[in-house]
Amino acid sequence: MRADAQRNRDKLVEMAAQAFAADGVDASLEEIAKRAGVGIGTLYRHFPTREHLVEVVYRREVEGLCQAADELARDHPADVALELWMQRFVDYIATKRGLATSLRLLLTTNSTLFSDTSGRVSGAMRSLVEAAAASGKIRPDVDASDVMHALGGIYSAPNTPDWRERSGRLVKLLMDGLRFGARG
Amino acid sequence: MRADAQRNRDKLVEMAAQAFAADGVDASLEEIAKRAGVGIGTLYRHFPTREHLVEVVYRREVEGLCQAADELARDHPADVALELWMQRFVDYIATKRGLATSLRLLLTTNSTLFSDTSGRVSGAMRSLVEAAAASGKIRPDVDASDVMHALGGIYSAPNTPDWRERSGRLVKLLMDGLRFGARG
DNA sequence: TAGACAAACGGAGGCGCCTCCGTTTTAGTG
DNA sequence: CACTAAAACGGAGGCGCCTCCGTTTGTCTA
Repeated sequence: MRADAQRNRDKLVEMAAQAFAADGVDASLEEIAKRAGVGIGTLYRHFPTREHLVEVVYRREVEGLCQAADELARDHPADVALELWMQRFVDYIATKRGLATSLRLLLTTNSTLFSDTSGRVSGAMRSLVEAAAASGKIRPDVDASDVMHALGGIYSAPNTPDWRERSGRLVKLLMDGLRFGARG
Repeated sequence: MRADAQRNRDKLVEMAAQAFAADGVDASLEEIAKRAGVGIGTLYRHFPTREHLVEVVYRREVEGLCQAADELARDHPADVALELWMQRFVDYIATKRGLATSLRLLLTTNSTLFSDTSGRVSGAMRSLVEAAAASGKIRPDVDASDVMHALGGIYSAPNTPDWRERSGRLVKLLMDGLRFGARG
C-alpha cells in the first residue's frame, strides 16, 4: 500500500471513530471524509460500505482496550490497573452500544467478528484479575468470569443520562468487594 | 379515519408488498408512493419510517397465510389442503427472507411481533395437520411440530436460483411421507 | 344545500449516499 | 533526473430519503 493511501486510511478511521462516538452510526460519511481532508471517493474506495468502516472502528476500539490492559499492568499496581481498566471497559461498552445496530448486522454476516473480539476482551480481563489476585492486592477466591459477570449490570441500563456515572460507581463498588479480605 | 385516507393506506400497503417482493426491502419509497397514486408525503404520514411499512406488510403476509389455511381447509380434502398450504408457506418464507434485514431490527425493538406471528403460523399448521390426521388422509402418528421441523430445510438453503423448485419438491416428498400408511 | 374546519394530500427542497471518471501523485526505471 | 505506469485522489452528478407547509378534500352542521 502506498504511503499516502495508508495515511489517508488512518486519518479516516480516526475521524470516523470520533464521529461515531459523537453522532452515532448514522454520522455523515461526507463529513467524515471532509474532516479527514480527503474526498468522499477516497472514503468509499477504502470502505465500500458504512458497515466496513464501522467494523474497522470497532476492531480498533477492541484493540485499544486490550492494549491498554498491558500498559496499565505495566504502569500501576495490579489492583489499580484492574480498576482503571474496568473504567475504560465502561467506555468501550458505551461505544459498542452506539454501534449496536450496525454490529448486529455485521455479527450475523461475519461470524468471526464476535468470537475474535469477545475472546480478546475476556482474555485481557483474565490476565488483569489473575495478576491482581497473585500479587495479593485483591482476594484470591475470585474468577475472572465472575468479575465479568458482575459487570453485566452496565449492559442492562437503558440510555439514561447518568448511565456513565452509575457505571463508574458500580466499578468502584466491585473493586471494594474484590479488595475485601486481600492479603496485601 | 377518513375514507380517502383508508383507501390510500390500503393502496400503499398493496404496492409496498409488490415492491418489497420484487426488489427487496430497499425498494424505493418514492416509487411505491407513485404507484399507489399518492405523494411521498402521504406515504410518510401513514408510515413514519421504512420499518413501519415493512412491519405492516409482513403482518399482512402472515394474516393472508393464516386465512388461507381456513379457506383451503374448507375447499379441499384435508391432505390436499395441507399440501397446498405448505406450498404457500414456501412463498411466505421467501418474502420473510427478503425482509430479513428489517425484520431483525424490528424483532429486537418490538418483541411482540415475533411471538404474535410465529404463534399464528404454527397454530394454522397445527389445525391443518390435525384435521388431515383425524380424517385419515395422512398417518395419525405425526405431530404438527414434527412437520414444521421437517420443513426446516427450506430455511437453510442459501438464495440459490432454484430454491423455490427444490422447496416445492421438499413439500411433495414430505406429503408422500405423511400419506404413507394413512387409513384413507 | 351552503359553509366551515379538521384532516389529508402532494411535491418542492435540502441533505446524504454512492458511483464514475478525469486528474494528480507516487514509486520504480533507464 | 526525466519518464511512465499504476495507484490513489476528489468531487460532480444522479438518486432516494424525509420534512415542511401551502392546497385540497371530506364530513358535519345549520
